[in-house]
Amino acid sequence: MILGILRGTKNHPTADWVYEQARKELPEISLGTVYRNLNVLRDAGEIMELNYGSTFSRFDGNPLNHYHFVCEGCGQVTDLELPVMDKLEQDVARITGLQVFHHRLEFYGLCPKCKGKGNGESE
Amino acid sequence: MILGILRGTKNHPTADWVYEQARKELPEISLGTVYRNLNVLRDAGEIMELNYGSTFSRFDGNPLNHYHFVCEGCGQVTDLELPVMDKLEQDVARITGLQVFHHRLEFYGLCPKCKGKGNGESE
DNA sequence: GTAATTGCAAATAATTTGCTGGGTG
DNA sequence: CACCCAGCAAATTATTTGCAATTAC
Repeated sequence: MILGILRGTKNHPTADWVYEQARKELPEISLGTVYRNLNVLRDAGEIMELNYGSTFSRFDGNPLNHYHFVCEGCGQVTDLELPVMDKLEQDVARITGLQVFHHRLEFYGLCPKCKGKGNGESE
Repeated sequence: MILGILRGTKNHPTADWVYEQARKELPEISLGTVYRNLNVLRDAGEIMELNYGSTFSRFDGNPLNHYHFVCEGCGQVTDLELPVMDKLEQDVARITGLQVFHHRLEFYGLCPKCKGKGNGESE
């Protein structure tokens, strides 16, 4: 069910948000259970855990690598349609000799809403 | 002094490590002070705060954008000599219409030490 | 003397864990 | 019956903060 919630949103919600959604279907679910299942799903490669500067994690129901834009005003995370540059991993491996498994690329700026105001607040 | 410690290492230390170093010069310094100064330096753009998956932050004495390699075994963060692709920011801005200030790119894999063992431990 | 900065300890916030009990095959 | 997973609450960890004392100018 938690996987369903994450797959069903294009947002990149926090554990708390997932918890609130889950409660709508299953009011007696506990936050600990949500965290436990998020970790299981992450370890199974079904979802991704994102931590971009904030004190808390966000979760992404799309396990395929893609790039993100993070609004520095409100913290919103949105997907970018940029092609994933897998060859960069080979470049790094070749140059450094390191074993590279994956990479992450994020852009930071202001979303339209926060651009309007002087400074954004929460979401 | 804290800035000096960070500038003087090519590692990407944790606040605790900075604290330990600072204590060598100034034994009565407190961890709170270290955190306070790290935040001041970060806000002033003198250092960067990195949080790559772990539960704690690392700090980088080099404020100029550059890319990192993160070892999934031991958590070590090392700098990469890849050229910084600033034009990606324009690409994103053009495609999405968003206001982009900066970007971050990290590669994940195993460092030579952790590649040797089955799985790495702490540092 | 006033303002900025510290040490210390308590507070906070997100996440994890131990334990007990219920549900399932 | 054996086991897995949930609920709940307490524990943990990194970081922040309030406050009184100290330092700097």
